[in-house]
Amino acid sequence: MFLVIDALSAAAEPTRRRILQLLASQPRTVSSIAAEFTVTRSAISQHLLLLAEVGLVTAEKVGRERIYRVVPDGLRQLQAEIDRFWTAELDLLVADAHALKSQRIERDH
Amino acid sequence: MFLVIDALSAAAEPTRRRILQLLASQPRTVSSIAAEFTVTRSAISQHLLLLAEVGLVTAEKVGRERIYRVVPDGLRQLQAEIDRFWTAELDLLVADAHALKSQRIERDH
DNA sequence: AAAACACGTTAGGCGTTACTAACGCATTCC
DNA sequence: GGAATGCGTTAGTAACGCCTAACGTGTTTT
Repeated sequence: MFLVIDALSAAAEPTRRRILQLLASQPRTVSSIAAEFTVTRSAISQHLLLLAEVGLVTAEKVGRERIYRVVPDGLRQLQAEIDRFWTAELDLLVADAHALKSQRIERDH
Repeated sequence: MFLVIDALSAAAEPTRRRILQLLASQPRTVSSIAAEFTVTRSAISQHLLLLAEVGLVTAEKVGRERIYRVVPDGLRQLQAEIDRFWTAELDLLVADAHALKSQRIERDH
């Protein structure tokens, strides 16, 4: 059904980002999550299935509901991927941007 | 040509991630970047155009070449988006994962 | 017990994406 | 100057992603 992709690509999608944030504060059912969005339950369900595929969430079947929760270990892997991407060089460039901004502010005063 | 998307979605794509990392260490031409990948110049060019669209890189025309470089301010925005996504709750869950891991290690010794 | 209802998933469609092939244009070489 | 080469972009295409509609299944209600 899904092509397995990496955690970062999976988590980057705007809707899935919000889903992860919601689930971070507390486990939820599909419908409960869908209530926070304009798209259908179905769409949310599929996002959750994808997130499960890459190990960022798991579902616990309770009656006819599925309680989805984030998997801490999956999050760790996601964080690791982000860290691997965000190299020291990128960090330096951001620092430069900050410096330039400060300079601009000082000049404008 | 491109639908404008957010910096995080743009940067998350695996090829574009690597492109950004390459450009972080030094500005480069399209061909120079393409040499590091298996896909064609054309594909790389399009990734660069997309990255430019969301303000993560810019091109400087020099002769028949385009020298692409990262835009520090764009990177700052990307970092801000990542930070906005990575809420305190997610951080806590990761910390839990670490704690569990330590426990497991101790138990296994 | 079965009808109505509610939950999550699967099937199918449409727009987008990521790619190669073909192109236009600038530069170099003869 | 013109042919050949090399650069980046545009044109076109197959595959993918995200969505709604239809479905299967479990649960409540009467």
